[in-house]
Amino acid sequence: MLKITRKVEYALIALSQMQMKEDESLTSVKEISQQNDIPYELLAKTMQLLARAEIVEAVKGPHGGYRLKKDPTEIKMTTFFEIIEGPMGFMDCYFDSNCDQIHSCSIRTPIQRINDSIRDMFNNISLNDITRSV
Amino acid sequence: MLKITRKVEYALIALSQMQMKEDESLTSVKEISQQNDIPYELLAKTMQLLARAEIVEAVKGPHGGYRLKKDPTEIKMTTFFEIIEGPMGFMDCYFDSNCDQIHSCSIRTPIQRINDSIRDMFNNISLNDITRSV
DNA sequence: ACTATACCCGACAAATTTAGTCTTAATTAA
DNA sequence: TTAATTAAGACTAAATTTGTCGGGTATAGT
Repeated sequence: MLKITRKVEYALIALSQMQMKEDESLTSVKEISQQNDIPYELLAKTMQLLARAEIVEAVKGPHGGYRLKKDPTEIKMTTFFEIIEGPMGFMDCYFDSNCDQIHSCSIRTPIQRINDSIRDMFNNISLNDITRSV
Repeated sequence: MLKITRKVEYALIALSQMQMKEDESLTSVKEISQQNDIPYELLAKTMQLLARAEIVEAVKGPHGGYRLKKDPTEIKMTTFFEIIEGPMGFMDCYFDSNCDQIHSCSIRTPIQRINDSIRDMFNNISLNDITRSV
């Protein structure tokens, strides 16, 4: 109920590794997957999500790979999670609610508060807080 | 990755409903499941978890049911979640770690910090904060 | 131009987790 | 004794997550 998924984990490891290298230098999926024993295909797809969201930039062809595009200190974890996994709500009715008991629901309001607290928390953690080397 | 499960949801609804009634009065699974359109069997099993953990007390036989046993203001949400779903960790290596990369893992420490923040947060929310009527 | 390397993308399959069902007790009020 | 209630475990179904596959596009090096 409150666990990081592999895709998020792999993405964090990848970005962490990329941040350790010089700016502008490229890192390939192969490299990261081998060094960390992560399934190549899954990591590849995850990196593609990050590329689409312009967190990283892809360079194709031999010696290609990914490099950081946005400053990790400027990326909120909420954003990051949602890039990889889609909308993040503690209960379904936070985003989409075709629950027909929504009005009579006795726990909706307090759950919303928790939801907000969690989002607040992750809004105040940057990607860099997790992936920086030191 | 961060969603309440049905069992937790059902348990909260049940407890919320029980708190609205007079102290000592009994509420049956049937009653709660019908009024909230919750699958009877699933709710029943969930109530059994709460009974084993002595959050509620069961009274068998006709006109039986459950009543609160512990003061909801004294129950931390962390405890509550773990009664229903077992150990709650943001990453598997928080509790049990047979990950053989645990030493070289670059994101372990910051993930642990997030883990702790989440637990702190839920340690500071009581069951009553969610289930109280007003 | 050819080839090898790397990213891109969607469909599929397998594994895991969550949700829900069924059956058979045990207890007890009436 | 019967009906209503909780207790418990095995089972199935659905949903989600994880991992795989096959075919594409771009490009550096030759």
